[in-house]
Amino acid sequence: MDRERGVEPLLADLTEPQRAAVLHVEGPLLILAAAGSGKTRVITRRIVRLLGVGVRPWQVLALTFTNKAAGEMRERVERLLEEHEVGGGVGGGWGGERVARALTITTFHSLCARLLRRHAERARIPGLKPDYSIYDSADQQSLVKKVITGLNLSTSNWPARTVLSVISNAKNDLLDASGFAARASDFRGRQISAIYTAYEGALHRANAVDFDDLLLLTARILKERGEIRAECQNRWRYLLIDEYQDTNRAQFQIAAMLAGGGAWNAAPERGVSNPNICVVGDPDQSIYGWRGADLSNIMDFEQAFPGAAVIKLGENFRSTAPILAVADGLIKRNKQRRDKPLFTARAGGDKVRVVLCRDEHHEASLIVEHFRSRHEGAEGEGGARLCSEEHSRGTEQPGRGTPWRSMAVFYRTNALSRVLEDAFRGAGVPYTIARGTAFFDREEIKNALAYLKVVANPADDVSLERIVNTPTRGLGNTSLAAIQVWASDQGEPLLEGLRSAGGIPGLTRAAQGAAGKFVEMLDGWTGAGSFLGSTVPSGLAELVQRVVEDSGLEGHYTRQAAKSQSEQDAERLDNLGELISSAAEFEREFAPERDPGSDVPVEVGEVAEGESSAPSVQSQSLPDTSPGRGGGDEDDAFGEFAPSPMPPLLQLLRAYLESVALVADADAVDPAQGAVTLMTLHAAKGLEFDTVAIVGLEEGLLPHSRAAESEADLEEERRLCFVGITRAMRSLTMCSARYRTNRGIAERTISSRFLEEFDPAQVSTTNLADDSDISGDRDWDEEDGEAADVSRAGRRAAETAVKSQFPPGCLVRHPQFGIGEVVSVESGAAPRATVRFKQAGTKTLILEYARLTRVG
DNA sequence: TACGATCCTTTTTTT
DNA sequence: AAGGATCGTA
Repeated sequence: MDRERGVEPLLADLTEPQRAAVLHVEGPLLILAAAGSGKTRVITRRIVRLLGVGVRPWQVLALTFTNKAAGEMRERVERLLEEHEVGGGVGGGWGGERVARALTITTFHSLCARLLRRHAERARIPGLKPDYSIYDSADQQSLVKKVITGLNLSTSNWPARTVLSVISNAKNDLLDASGFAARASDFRGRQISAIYTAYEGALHRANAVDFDDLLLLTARILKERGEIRAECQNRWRYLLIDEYQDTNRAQFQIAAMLAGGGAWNAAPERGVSNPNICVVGDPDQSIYGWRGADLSNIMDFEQAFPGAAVIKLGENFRSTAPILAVADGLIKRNKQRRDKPLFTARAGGDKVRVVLCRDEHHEASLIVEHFRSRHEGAEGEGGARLCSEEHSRGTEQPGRGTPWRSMAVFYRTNALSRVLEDAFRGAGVPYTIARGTAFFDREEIKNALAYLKVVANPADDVSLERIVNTPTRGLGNTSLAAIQVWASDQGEPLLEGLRSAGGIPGLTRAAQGAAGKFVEMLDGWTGAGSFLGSTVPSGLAELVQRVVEDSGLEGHYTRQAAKSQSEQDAERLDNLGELISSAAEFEREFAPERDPGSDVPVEVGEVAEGESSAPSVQSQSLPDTSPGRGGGDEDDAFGEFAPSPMPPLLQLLRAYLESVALVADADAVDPAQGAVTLMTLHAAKGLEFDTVAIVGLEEGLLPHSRAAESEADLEEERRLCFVGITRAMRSLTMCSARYRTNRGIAERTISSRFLEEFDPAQVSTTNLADDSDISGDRDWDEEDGEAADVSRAGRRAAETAVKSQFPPGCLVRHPQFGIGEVVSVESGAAPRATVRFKQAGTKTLILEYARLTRVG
């Protein structure tokens, strides 16, 4: 077993089930990995082991949900390769970095984006050319609004958000517009179906796709185009999917078809009998049901892939016993669950702290102080160093005190970050907010990017509309409307209308001139679409700089800053500068060979069936040699393998825009920085911190009020809480505030039912919410004490009772406002009524505290 | 046509 | 509290 010589270090420190997972090579495998069970360690080692037995790096496809997870996986594989020189010949000569780069480790969405670019033309999907734009949710929203008004519907009856979420769910379920139409039976369904159809039409005309299309269209191509499917199956022989519990139907289809097996098709003509698909997940950490994640993917994996091996990783290596016990006690309350106790061999550790505080400011300052004392080493020292690869990397300060970067605060909604931020800033404690998208969401950045999107895709009407008069250049709504009418009559994109502005009736001289100048500016950047000529920027950063300057954005914000003297406007200029830097950095690091859609290297047809092929591997080219080579597929019916030749600048620009479109919030978590991380519970998945605080354990917040309707939603909230808890290694604090300011109104809260579900023996509760400290209108909250003490069941019963007590239209008396008529009643954690008072006007009151009496 | 003031509604998580 | 929409004025 010569080639297995290198496997020893890979198995060191592993438990039996972990070893079994690392050693699995052929056939479907399901790894049920409980929180903190060393999942990442197992899958990275398994990848290295595969390479050790002769699998070529480009035959490995690993799919994650965030770029950060993908980057980390690649980095850890690389480190393992370098440390162990596993498999001798395979790692040797190439260096870990080169091998790691040849692996395809990416997100579902990035993979799909690349496959679509590559195959769009071949697959002849209507409205999809390789220079397509990816619309973010703001783009989607403005497009769907336009569509709704275009159908003579009102956006108040058909809110864009709601409609889009229905469409999104449909797409995640692989229902395109016609599929949806076939199912729509009631009025609402038919209307939405009409909007869906029109929205799709608008996307096609703009040569654009939304996030869900990336998956839907890829699934469609793989299903309908056998030759494309075969090509992918030939290239990627070993498929690995992380966080499998969060995959939706579309992702399942894609995975099954890439693997070449599974129940994706009754008669898979190219089906592989024993597909090498390895999925890793934990049903208890499924927190994306609301965006289509389908738990049955993981629950029924063995049915979908008969003969699948199942390995359970149950032992927790991350958290202390009390933290684990609290997590276990909580998750046990879920009924839709296969019981699977969490356990650790380790004993000891501090109790979990539950703190009841007065309000969000109190809460924030308590956390800051707690973190500070841990940072200074005053508490929590002396515990055994926990075994975790991420944190044993040697960067930990020796001796005492938890570094800032090992601490984090989690919250249910982004809105809660503000107060925390102020508190950390005020106390001089370094912090970062994990919002990867924040930068690209700024107005000035979105404007600059919209110019770039129009450069990349001249049919992108949504982006063009955004910037055609930003900054103002004399093309107001009236002129634009005329051009738009012309364009849609001609079936041309808006930009064509601008080009032909001279011939459009009803346009003023000034508007025609402005349109002409705009088109001229754009053509200057693109060489009129040729990307050739002296006016065309030579690189991406230069293009971005030209856009920022020539478009007038820079001048516009400079003037604004000078005029208003405000900090904010000066910041906008800085941000535009930062955008140019980000483009420069992207340009420097851009590696077309990393494109998962790029060429398959030579010798596509053969795998190392257990036979060591190390010597020949070295002579093969990695996919980074030349992007256009045809490899062994001469007889490919479609001839040229690479997409039609594209100007390098355009290629770079597209890749840049794509990377910008696909950033996730979690991507912004950078533990290298010495700062406390603030993030949502959703973004926290997959991470771990020594010290964790979770804020807002209140009814309506966690569990969130929007999840109050169904038991399934409630269980997902519980899993979300579970995910937060299990991130903590040694110290966990959970806070519940008695009052919280919601949208400008301070409201009495009810502490979360989850607090009552923790194992009391493992928790130490501190009540700092001294009611007597709270002055305020006693008329309004006199009953607080009683209300807070009502048992959960009683509380919920009271809620429904109080709601039916005040049907709309009834007359009520309020101690302060007098007689009024109930307009509407809202349910939720804090039921409230809108009441039109005879004297005091219309008010919205929280029923629980308003002391309304019914008088008729 | 552009900008500002005012009124109104909003109410989660994210690739 | 904050963003969006609408309306009125320069």
